[in-house]
Amino acid sequence: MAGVSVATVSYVLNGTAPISDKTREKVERIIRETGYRSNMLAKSLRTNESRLIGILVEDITVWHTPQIIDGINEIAERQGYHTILSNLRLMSKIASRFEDISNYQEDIDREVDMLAGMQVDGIIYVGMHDRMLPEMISDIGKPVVYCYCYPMGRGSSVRYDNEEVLYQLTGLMLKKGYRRFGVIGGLEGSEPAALRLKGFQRAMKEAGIEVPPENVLCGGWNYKEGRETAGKLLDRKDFPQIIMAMNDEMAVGVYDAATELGLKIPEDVAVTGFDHAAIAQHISPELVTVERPLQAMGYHAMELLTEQISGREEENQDIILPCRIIPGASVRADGYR
Amino acid sequence: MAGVSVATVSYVLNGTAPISDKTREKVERIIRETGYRSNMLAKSLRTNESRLIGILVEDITVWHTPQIIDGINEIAERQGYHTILSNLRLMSKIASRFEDISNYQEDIDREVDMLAGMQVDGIIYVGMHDRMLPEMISDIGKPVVYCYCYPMGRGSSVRYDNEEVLYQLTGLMLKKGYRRFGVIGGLEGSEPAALRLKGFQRAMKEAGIEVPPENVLCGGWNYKEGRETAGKLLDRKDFPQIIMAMNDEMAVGVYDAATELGLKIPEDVAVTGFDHAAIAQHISPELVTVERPLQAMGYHAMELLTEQISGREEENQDIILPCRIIPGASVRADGYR
DNA sequence: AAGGTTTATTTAAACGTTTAAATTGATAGT
DNA sequence: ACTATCAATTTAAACGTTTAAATAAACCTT
Repeated sequence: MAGVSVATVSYVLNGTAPISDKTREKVERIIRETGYRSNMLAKSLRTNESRLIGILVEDITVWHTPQIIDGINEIAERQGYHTILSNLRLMSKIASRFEDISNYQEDIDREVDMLAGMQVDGIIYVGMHDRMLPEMISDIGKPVVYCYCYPMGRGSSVRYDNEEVLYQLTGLMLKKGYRRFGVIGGLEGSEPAALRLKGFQRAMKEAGIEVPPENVLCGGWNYKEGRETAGKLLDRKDFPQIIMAMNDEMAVGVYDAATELGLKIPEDVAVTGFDHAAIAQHISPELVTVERPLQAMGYHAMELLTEQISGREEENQDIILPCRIIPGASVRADGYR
Repeated sequence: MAGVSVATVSYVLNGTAPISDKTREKVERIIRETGYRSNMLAKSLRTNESRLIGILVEDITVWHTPQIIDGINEIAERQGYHTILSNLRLMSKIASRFEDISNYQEDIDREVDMLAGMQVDGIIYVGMHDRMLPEMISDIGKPVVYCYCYPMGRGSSVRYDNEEVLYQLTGLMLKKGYRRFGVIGGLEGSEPAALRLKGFQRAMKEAGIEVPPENVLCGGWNYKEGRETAGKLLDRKDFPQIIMAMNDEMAVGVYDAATELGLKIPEDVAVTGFDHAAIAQHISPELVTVERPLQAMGYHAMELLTEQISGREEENQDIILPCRIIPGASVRADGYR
């Protein structure tokens, strides 16, 4: 249309060769008038680089997933990458939290095949729980970064530090003078549950305080069990001065159990949570809890990935990010006693 | 490698021509051994059909967005499409809810360009609020379906029925015997707020009940204003028998305002909400609220889109889905008085 | 005006796939 | 043995782009 060769148009488009002003203008006018758009598919056919990265999520409806995706997107945008999303939708497929994910190898293969077919430059896998995954992503010759989970074999990972933050939080509570602790842990067998408990126990051990085993119970991560468990902890004469629930949903259960027993928070019993979840946003008093670096996990995952794509970074790295403690009034400001 | 032409391999792969068993086996063996994957980019270069649809979301961190995406994904998976996600990240860019989105025309153009460049077969645009959008997506010759918002010009949309469900909910409350209503509306100028109010007013009018204007206030969609507004409504001698909050966050504010004034829910004052949000999941008594058909909006958006892609459906359709009322104990079961 | 240099443009091959058309090979019917 | 038919395979063009190499055009030098 402009009376020039396709090569000339390509050079105008990319500025990869000197072009006379006359020609450039002519070509640019035609481009505007016709609304021409370059076909990225054809482009990456030659270059074998798509500037596309695949995000493979176990389930997009799980609260942390969109936050992480958002973080990935921010860096991707900045670095000129685009993302293609594959959603395994495991929440609606999986029977139990502990069902072996290998049962979904086929689904994963299908999605990975398609991402590889799209010539993605790399893949970020976002888990629904933080746990170790068996080798499920077949080698497509491109780097893979795991986020909110970590691989048994090849691949990097980005997670947050469950143990450390609970160690800190517990330390803070000890400093406030609390001595008789109750813990409502997560689901038996869940890794973050174990790590958080470990952080707690480490702080207690260092403080030289023995925690009676009947004060450390499991709450199954949910409101109902959290409430029941809190009931058990509080319905004794020597009930804990503070209950550390390992997530906010259970902490809400603790609030309700306390209210039921006529106990005031934080005067009679203090409470802490974990997650900084919507569910506990407006309970009163404000819950002391832990904010996870979800967006930041996305940043780091994407940065790690691009560094591996460009070969600047080695393949097997694990990044563990710190969490932030959110203050609140569910613990006495002036300290205990 | 198999000693056959590329055409033969293509025919084996797609089963589009008769192939001898010997050849097929040979080719399939090589495919297995080498881990060959077909390049979808090269494929769609000829066919000009990518079986890719673009999801352009205003902000993925807004609660309804992942739900809608999940719905889209379910249908996409079933129909053999894949989705490429573009996240405008407007929440972190936009100054106020009512800022003119035209300020972000450039961002949208960039994303649409890239989606078009990826040869998507269609686009689903997911809004962050339900509202009318000016013509922002330049014509790429592919169908566009709007979800959780609707276009001024060309394009279909999928939304839910704010007015109807509030008409129904109000009717239900009238049937229970409630007469003195208080309303905590959404933000002034927000369309869903206006529609919900309209449904309420219609039901009241049909029942022949006058609602004093001082009983219909705005709460800004948030907890704080909801609580303050509830305080104003309740701190009168002839306070409403029931307060209908136009979302759950404000409803939680109503709970707290009532508690503060020593009023019991539902004995002294009943409460309803809207959204079925996490924030109100474990308040007591259980909140009567409205569940929005978020997943279903995704289903319909995707179905509408594929029908338009295949030309079976005309371009400008608007689908309005019904909501579901969630029962609860924040309203007297036996009816009022 | 011839030659040399620089600048601008075109040519042609390549990327990995599909598909209409052409070719080859085998089988069957005369 | 020849032709017709059918099945299996190959050839070659096409999709839209990039880029090394070739060519053309313009401008200097002498």
